[in-house]
Amino acid sequence: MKINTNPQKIDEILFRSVSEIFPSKDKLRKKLLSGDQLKIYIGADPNGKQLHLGHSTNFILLEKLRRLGHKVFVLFGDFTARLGDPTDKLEPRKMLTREEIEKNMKGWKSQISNILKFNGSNSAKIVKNNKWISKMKMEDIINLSSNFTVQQIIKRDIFKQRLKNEKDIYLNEFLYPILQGYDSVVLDVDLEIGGTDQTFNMMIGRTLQKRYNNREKFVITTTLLENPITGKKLMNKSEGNYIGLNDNPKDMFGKTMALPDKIIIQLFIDCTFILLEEIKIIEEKLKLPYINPRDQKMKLAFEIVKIYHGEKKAQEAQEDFINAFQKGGLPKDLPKWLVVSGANSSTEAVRAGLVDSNSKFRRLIKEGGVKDMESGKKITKINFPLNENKIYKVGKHKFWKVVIKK
RNA sequence: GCGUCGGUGGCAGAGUGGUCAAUUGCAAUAGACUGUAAAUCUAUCGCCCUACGGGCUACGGAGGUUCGAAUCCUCCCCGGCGCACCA
Repeated sequence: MKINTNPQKIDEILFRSVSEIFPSKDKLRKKLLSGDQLKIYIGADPNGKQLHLGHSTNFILLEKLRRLGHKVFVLFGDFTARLGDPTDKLEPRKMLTREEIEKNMKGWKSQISNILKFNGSNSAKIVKNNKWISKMKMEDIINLSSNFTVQQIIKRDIFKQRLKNEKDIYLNEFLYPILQGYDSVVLDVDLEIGGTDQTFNMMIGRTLQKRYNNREKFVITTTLLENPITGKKLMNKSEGNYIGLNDNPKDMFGKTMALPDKIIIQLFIDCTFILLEEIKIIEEKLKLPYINPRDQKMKLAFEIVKIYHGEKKAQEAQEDFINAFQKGGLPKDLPKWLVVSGANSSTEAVRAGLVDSNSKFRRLIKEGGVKDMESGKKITKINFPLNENKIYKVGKHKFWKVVIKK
């Protein structure tokens, strides 16, 4: 495999979406220019069902490195996931079962495979740390942990915070970063990529790699997606702006459109393959008074959906969006919800998963949140019977196509 | 182990015998204005019903006192802090 050492491409890797590089940017640049094939990986603990847009940044970076000819891995921490990663958890985590983890890994791979190539020449490979960690003996673990002091481990932000708040830290959580760091040794890697929240763990691996294999492991930390107004993490399930990598095209497009304008540029940089020069042009455009930021956001939404569903679906999602929300029309291909004539609307709405409870549906109607798309009028009657084939808009985002069973 | 303080809705955090489905802040949802943006304003934010009313379930768990308990008592579980123990 010939390694591409195009300085421009290398610079894009060194600067785009990057927060910090250890030991230094210059050293990594030299390494990338040298023409050596590097072993690079991202570690991910499959402790949830869904990956979100914030995760994509790292995989995009990894894919770019793969395209340059480097050997890339995705490491699933199927062992460490069971321990519970303390990162970003102010409370101790629950442990997961084997089955849950297996399921998560399957889902994650298919989500990642839209960004990262797992087939063809120089394809990305998946590795799982249960393979070696489960074989470790007590002796190995004790030896491994003797590389670090308690003081070093509790330096970590999340532990510091917990100590300050007088929350528990379990001993197994201390082992977590060490075991994860050991992954670097087993894989004998040259570079690891992860979010800034993973800095500590990745640095542990860097230390171990130097000690055991006498090899310099570089670490790239990438920027996290943050809401520029609140400073909070952007992809937060409870905040309703969570964009899952396996969302359907319409949802993905719509949710992207619902994001605040101020992050358009950051998302272009971190979550798409659009070239930086082009992003710069968009950034300039956004400053002009007669440019509607909405249109630039549409381009963003299009590019994001394209990565996960292809150009055609992205196009459809865009047309659908324009039609349904800008022109007040209807989206195409709405799934039909079959009911018997006269069925109770709120019961059916709950069954269809549009709302959580009858009370919520009732409230929505009271607030004028349910609309008959045929007449364009708001529904005012609570418990209106479903007698005709009709399409309703329920809340801000959802459409409900009711078809009467004959 | 001893002492002491505490466990309330997604979170923070009031309430300490009836006026409690529980003040407030954050988050969330809907409406108005918009561009499914931001800001702002308004409303909502346990479940169920034949719905300006009624019922049920909830303030760590189980019992009890009382006409009445998130609030008082008993036991249990969990946590903080202090002290003691630590081959």
